[in-house]
Amino acid sequence: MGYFEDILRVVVKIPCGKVATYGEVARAAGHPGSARQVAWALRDADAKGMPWHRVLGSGGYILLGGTAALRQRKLLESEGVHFSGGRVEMERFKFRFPKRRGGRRVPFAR
DNA sequence: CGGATGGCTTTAC
DNA sequence: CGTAAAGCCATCC
Repeated sequence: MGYFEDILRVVVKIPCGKVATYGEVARAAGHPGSARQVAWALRDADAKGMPWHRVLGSGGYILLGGTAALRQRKLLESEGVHFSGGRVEMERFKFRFPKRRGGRRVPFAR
């Protein structure tokens, strides 16, 4: 236990009708840069019945493939998240974690 | 301990 | 807007 818990804890904190990206979740969980590992934990979440579907890729795109993507989309739509052409309107549904202030965001390095 | 993997992210062309 | 390359990082073997 440890890593998954951190990630999942953040994921379950996302309110209904809201979504977040792997990177955001990773950062909120206290593991910036480990967006990939978030996905990994998400896999576990799927088995635990956790709201993994509230996590999307950057830009609001579903990175999943096959039926998983469809499943996620359906779940999100059920929560009120609107999709436009395979993409979520992040600007409207993206969840701001309480930790961040004033929309501070620094992409990578520069 | 080292190498490979992965439901990512971002910059660059 | 699509593809390519590099970077990050925890787990698996």
